[in-house]
Amino acid sequence: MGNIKSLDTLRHSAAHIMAAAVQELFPESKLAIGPAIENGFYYDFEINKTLTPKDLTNIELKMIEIVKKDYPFIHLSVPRTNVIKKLKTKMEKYKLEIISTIEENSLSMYQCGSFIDLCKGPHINKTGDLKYFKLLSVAGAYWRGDENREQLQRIYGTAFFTEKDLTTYLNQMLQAKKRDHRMLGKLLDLFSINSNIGGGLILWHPKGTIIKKTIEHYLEQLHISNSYELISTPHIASDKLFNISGHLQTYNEYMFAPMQIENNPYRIKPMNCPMHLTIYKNKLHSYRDLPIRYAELGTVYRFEKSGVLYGLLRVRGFTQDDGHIIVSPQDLEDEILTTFNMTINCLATFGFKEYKVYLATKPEKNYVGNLKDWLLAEQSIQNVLNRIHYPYEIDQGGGAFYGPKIDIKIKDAVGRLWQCSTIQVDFNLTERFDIYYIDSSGRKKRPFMIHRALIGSIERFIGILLEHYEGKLPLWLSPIQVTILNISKEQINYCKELLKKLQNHGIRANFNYKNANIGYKIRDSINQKIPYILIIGKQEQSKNMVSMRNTKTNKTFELMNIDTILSMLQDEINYKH
RNA sequence: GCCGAGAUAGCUUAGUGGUAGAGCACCUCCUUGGUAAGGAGGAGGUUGUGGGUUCAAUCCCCACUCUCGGCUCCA
Repeated sequence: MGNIKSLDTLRHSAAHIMAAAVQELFPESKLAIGPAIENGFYYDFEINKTLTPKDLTNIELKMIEIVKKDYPFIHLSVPRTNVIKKLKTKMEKYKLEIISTIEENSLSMYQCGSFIDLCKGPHINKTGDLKYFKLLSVAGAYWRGDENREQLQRIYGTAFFTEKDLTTYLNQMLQAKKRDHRMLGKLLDLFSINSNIGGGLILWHPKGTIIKKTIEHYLEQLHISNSYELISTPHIASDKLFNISGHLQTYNEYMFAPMQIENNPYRIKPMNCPMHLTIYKNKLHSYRDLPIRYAELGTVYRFEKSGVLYGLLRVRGFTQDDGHIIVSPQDLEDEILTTFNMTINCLATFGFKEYKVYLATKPEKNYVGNLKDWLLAEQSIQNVLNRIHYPYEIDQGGGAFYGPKIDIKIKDAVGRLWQCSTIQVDFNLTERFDIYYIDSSGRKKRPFMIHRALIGSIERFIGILLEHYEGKLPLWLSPIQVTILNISKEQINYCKELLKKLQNHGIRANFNYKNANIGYKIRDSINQKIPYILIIGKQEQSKNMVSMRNTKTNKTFELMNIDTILSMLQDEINYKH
């Protein structure tokens, strides 16, 4: 093969070839940028006509022509003035803008056929080296990612070195659809969104509610056993509260419009923290009482832009597993460690064992709090991360304006990262609410506040769980844990007794007595992603036994005692993941 | 919010300027069966909402709502 080029190079060249094709088909089009990205490439264009899927096919055909001509990619060094002159005649305003940010007098260009593009390279040797590619979609994109600038048309595509890699990738895309939580939500009858209620507002159906309540119950128990006190706060509050917290000033665009109640403006809460601090302030606290840990499954509403709503993963109303810890400066580090361990433990329970940890530090400007506190908090977090020997990345300047934070991103079954957990120090709200405790010398002292969420939003987390498990949730989370199937109607009464027995032992079971053959009912149960199937026929009934099939492993336990099965199930439920 | 696409039965969808068809699910009947779809029949639709054009609109036009692919943003 001689000169082996990287996949990025191949894809970047594919973007050039696509641009060449687009300029041939649409001579008036203006070029913006066309990089290689994680799974392919794109190029942004300004074109008078809106591109359709048919145009995409035509562009692809034109690309094949260019590939067949096997033009070499020629590197050129062109004097700056010549380039500008040329771009001006073609009115390539985006390219001209790019050049204005480049200092050099001689610019690097690449030519293939008659198409020349400003580019640092590198490229494949000739267009014929691009063999396996596909254009995927057209989308809108802002020039320079700035929503105040021109909106361009972006064409996405992908390219690979071998046909096998390309088909594998396209297959993966198809497979990804099988774990789409929106599809699974419909298929498994978990939740829906209704236009009469509004976008981003989730209706939880009975089966979805079981999942949600099971998670909530687990979280409440987890918090209680970790010395948290559960609290409960209203869904709306007077603007006075959000004036004190500063949300009306800093978070306004995400808050729903106010409603007037007896001429006073009220808001739906976008966050729980102000209410938690109001509870803290309700009495004096001694240094002996710290740390004080409040937790609430708090439902908040945020006015997300309509275009960003996405199934359960981006909604307008959601329940946070929200917690706020008031802690003295000297206990901060230990408390962060405790919180970190609790979070990891919680995520592991749901089957997430791999994460990436980020420490986000003080922003360059527009931050609140004094430098000494920032340093102490950042140092405490860093000490914790060093103490647990977990690798982490530093997100320099990525902290919130009110304090540094640890973000934990979990890795799902197909390697995607999701941010759920966050542990944040907050210097802002303690000031704004004038939060203090009485120290050992009887004086008021400002504590630190930790804001933390283990799974973030329950709605979003369920979406992630569904995609992670492809809908096949662990037993403890499955809405229906066991389904009973009778082979013939002779067993109906026996099945009903079994159902009663399972339910009495806290197993979520149902009995599918539908008049259909056993193959049909098994298929139906598997499609419903029910973890266990009890199959009851003449044999089982006569021996007062059951046969149970595990739908994940497709293994069947033949003729078992129901009590043995019950204890098996209960063990697995208690083990959780 | 922006650019684009879309909305037809519970679900997945076909189709048409003269009020719509299929598969699955559902109901009834036959079948009483042994580990991923047994057979027959039936019912089910104001074609997302509101306007407009037209003799006539599910289809053409406009607005709205919701959804989807992205951008921007984010738990």
